Amino acid sequence: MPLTTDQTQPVFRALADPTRRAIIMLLADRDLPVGDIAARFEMTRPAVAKHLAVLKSADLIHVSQAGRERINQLNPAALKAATDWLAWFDRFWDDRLAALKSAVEKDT
Amino acid sequence: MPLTTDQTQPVFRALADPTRRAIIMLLADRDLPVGDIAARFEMTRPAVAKHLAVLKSADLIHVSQAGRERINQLNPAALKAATDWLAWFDRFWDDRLAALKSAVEKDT
DNA sequence: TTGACATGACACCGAAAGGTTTCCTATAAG
DNA sequence: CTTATAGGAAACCTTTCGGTGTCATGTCAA
Repeated sequence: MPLTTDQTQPVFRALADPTRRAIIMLLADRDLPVGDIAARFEMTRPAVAKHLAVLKSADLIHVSQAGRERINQLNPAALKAATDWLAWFDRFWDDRLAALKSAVEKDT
Repeated sequence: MPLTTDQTQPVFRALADPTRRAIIMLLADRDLPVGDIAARFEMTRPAVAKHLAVLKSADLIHVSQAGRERINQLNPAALKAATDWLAWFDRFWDDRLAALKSAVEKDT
């Protein structure tokens, strides 16, 4: 059974939206304020701000105030909750492959 | 940049719901018909059937008819789309850790 | 053939999600 | 000081989501 920490739900929920995954990719490259992020998407700043709020509530980004700007920084460590959950199935996937392989070998 | 295949969106969307993740765990143990799955959750069969439809549209399960039953089988390979996307950030996460480590060492 | 059982398929609902517009506040810059 | 800029916050709208109840259909068992 995959480990399901408290973090699992908010992280998977955050990852479900393509815009949010795109924002994560952007922030992997460099820290950015809300305005700069919004400029790269075909949607308004408040819409992007909402996505950032979701990411923040999953602890996927950290925000720091710098003058009148608020810099958003990716926290890749928070992705671990999702990675760990999925990792359990990697093993299962391997098992299936092994089973298939042995079945095939037995058949030959 | 993480690889984003056609499969990425449906898979992450499917994983966003806790009930669907629970169903995935169940099916990892053994193949089951809709009714048996529904019996393990506090919701009606049609609700579970909808979740299965979402999982199926992400190719996370395969369905086979057996008499009047429809057996749902997990297809763990479909999780690869999500795993691959996340894998890119594992690298990034390591980089950050290394940077932090060297910063700390420099400081001492 | 007659029920009982397993599902699919709808229609319908309330809540949450994703967006937009509008307005307000705080900091930077002339 | 005054104005432009960055961003928070609230009100509102439409669509999707997660669920329910109901009904029709195909299959298994007496």
